[in-house]
Amino acid sequence: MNRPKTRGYHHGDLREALVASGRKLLEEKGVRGFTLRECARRAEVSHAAPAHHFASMDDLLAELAMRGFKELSASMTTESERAGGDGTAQLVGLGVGYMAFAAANPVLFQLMFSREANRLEVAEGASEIRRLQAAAVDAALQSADTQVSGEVRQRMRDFAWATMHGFITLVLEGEIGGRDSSRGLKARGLAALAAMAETVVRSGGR
Amino acid sequence: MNRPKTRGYHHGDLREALVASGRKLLEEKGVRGFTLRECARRAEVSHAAPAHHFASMDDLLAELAMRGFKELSASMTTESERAGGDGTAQLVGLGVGYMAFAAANPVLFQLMFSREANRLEVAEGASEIRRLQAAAVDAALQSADTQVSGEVRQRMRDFAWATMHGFITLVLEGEIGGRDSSRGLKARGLAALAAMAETVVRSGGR
DNA sequence: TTGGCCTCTTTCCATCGTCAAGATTATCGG
DNA sequence: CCGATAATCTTGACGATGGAAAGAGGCCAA
Repeated sequence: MNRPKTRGYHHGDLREALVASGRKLLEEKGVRGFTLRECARRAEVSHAAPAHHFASMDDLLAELAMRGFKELSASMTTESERAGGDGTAQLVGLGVGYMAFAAANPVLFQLMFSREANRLEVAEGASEIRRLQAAAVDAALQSADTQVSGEVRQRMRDFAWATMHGFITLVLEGEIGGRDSSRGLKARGLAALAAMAETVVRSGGR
Repeated sequence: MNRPKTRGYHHGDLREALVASGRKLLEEKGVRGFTLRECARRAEVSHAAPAHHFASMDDLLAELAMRGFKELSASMTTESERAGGDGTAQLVGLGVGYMAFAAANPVLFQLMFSREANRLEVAEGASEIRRLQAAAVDAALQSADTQVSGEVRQRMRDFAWATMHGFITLVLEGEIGGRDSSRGLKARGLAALAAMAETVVRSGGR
């Protein structure tokens, strides 16, 4: 696929190689064990080579976080469409995609939502998530014929995001379902999402 | 209170001094900017002195996390009692205490719930939180005369913790209420907690 | 007093991120 | 085709870090 036909002085696509090795390294060693030199080592270049593609280590981490947000969006969209059904089902699907990505990339997920990666580009990635989320909440409200004020609508967006974010975060930390099988955890996650969705669509009735 | 009457060779209470300077440093520089040598510098001892009190840097961080959990428990208990009222109000109060601690110690809070600090002692601190949380959910269910199965009860515990944890986490990251005043954020946090509590106490009625 | 033990310092090492300078290769106008 | 210019990568160095080793200073009980 790629062409390493000549293993010459130039790597060919070092930037992508660093992103790839960096991502693996991140999941293996955690944020604090992450090392620029080890990234370079795995890409088989000298320890100073990355500097020509990323001004600093934080720049590489920011790039990883940014790509993470794109993947997260994709995962949410995919699961939401796969869920089909009404707006409420799609809101739950969005949460499933959210949790699936986080479970598959726990360290990256933590990095994405940590102050360590507070670059502007990363924040833009996060706002895409917010957009998806808000639209799904609005659609769920509409499909349930629930009329709410703008303020309540915003609260329901906060609430829905908080529930799915908090659940998967606590699962990744082992605070929820520490010894449960992955199957049991999925069921509990779905239950939490269902309770969240139900609260959202009922938010007008009181 | 402490006795530095002689600034001699011995510090007197270096362990506590390291914990204190470490905690400040943590909030100032973040988890990745945290440095054992800087801790020692602030405690006015040599850079190798901490080794006699903490085997490694991770040990110091674990100690900070452990103490953080104790403070978190205290904050939750205080706010819960201050809330008074029925079980539901106390559950909301617990969440207020949770959020208040996290807002006052954002970096420490993040450390406590990160895989970086996955020591046994720290996990025990977290289980105390779980205990408080579970009891409050059960009390809220009881005070609302809501009868639920053990499974649903467990789900409501997960759900309640996830909501309050996710909300404050997203607030600390600026994902929720990025430009709002602290006052507006408090209102939104209370609204999220209220929605959570309402869902919990209604969990039997369907 | 004296010997042992705890505390802290000094010194050293491997590793890290980053910078500067040089070597190598690609690109492109002539 | 060729040579200059830019892009890419290497080498070497610097200061800072976490940790280990060894020694100096102070405390306390016998």
